[in-house]
Amino acid sequence: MRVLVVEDDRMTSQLIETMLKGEGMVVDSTPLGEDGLEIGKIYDYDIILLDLMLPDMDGYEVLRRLRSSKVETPVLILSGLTEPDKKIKGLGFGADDYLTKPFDKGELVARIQAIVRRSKGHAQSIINTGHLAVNLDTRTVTVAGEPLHLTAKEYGIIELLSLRKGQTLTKEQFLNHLYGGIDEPELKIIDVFICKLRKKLNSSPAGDSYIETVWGRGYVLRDPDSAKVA
Amino acid sequence: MRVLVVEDDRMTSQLIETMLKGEGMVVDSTPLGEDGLEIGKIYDYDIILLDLMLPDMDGYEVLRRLRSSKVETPVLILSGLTEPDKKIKGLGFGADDYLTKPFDKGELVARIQAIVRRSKGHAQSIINTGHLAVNLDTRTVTVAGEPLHLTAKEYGIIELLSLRKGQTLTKEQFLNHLYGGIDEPELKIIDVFICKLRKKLNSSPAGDSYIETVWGRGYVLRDPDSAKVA
DNA sequence: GTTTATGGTTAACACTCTGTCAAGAGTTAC
DNA sequence: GTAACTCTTGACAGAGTGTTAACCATAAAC
Repeated sequence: MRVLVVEDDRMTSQLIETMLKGEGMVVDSTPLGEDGLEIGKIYDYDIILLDLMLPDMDGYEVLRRLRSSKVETPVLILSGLTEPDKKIKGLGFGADDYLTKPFDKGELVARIQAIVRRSKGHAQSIINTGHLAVNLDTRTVTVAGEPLHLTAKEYGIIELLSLRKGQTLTKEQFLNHLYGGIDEPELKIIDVFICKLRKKLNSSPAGDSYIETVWGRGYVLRDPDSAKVA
Repeated sequence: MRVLVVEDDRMTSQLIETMLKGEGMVVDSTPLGEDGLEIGKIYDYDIILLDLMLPDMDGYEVLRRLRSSKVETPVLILSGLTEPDKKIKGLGFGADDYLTKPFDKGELVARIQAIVRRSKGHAQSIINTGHLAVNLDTRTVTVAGEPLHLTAKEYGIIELLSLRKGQTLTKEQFLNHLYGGIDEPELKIIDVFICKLRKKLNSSPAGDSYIETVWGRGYVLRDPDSAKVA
């Protein structure tokens, strides 16, 4: 998931960036409408978060120009304004949703995922990593098309890894996401599940686990073709 | 990364310490504003986490006195108070950010890193030095796009050098930032890590370590093109 | 040029973390 | 109730990391 944030208030954009990166999204940020417009045109973002009040350009203007440049990347408007007529105006200009500051992390993330999913159709709920495909809707996993039988916990691990692909997850993070905080088992259990997962992922002829060990920190699901963006 | 925590509630400070040490940071802690003020003046911390309610002194008072003593160490205010006017007051006194309890580990770490990064003059989370790129968020290092496998301590060294690019760092400074005051190893260890780092940085075809030796003083990471801004 | 101090490099060791297996407890399906 | 499956723990082997010591190279001082 790749996100462009066009927001001039550094604290806000920093906060958004932190929120979204914590969810495994890739976030680029710029305070200028002009830059946002340019970058948004060049790169294939999943979504653009757009502030209305920018120093150099009206947010609506950025949106209008994006759309007139045939950029169909979904746009989520961020604004401190609460008037409903502004809302309508924003959506009329081709925005996909509207969120007023200050916003809750959970809501922001949920809206983004919903927008992106809608914009790409149902297929987007499948996360591909090399030959590995994780279907978030059906909670099934395939390797090179071959379905894999995973237990609930095993799926939980690979789903989390897929959602945060490229991000190193500590064993504590796995525990937090797989267990409610109460009755948490030992950290060791994560090693065991990773071991089992790797074995199952590798059992397929085209299989390759892609799960890398980051010594002393945790595990990461790394995409074989990892293009870097600054 | 070296952090001073001024917090009187033992459970909170204990929790913060655990969180940050888990991220490889060196953490000192004191429950008293008076002590925090003194220690903060003497040692070169990357950041000070300051609670507002201290038994002997108001957190704002600590901050005010630090600033009047020309201590420019960034300060992150911790508070259970959620009122926005308090927020403004804290930032007005020269605090760099504000976090209300209870806080999430990821958020705390992210904020700390963002503040420290900005305080050292780096707007981006990736610090480029020639072909070398240090990503402070993911704690990864690349040379000409190629990822480099560094151990925790090796990364600590290159991170410190990157954050203080162009500035000569003594071996004592490395020890202070990479280890707590207790159980510090010999100074020689820094030479060893620099050696290992250089070897890894140079292993890449486009590699060049950029780590210069300042004889009798320490080491410095020098940018080949010092006028350019990323 | 010799001496002395400092830096560079390597090897060895202790230590920590990870990979794997197997056994047992707990669950679910029939 | 039984059998199959799943979850969890502990044990141990193996790999990766941190530190020291030793030795060599280099720069400064005389």
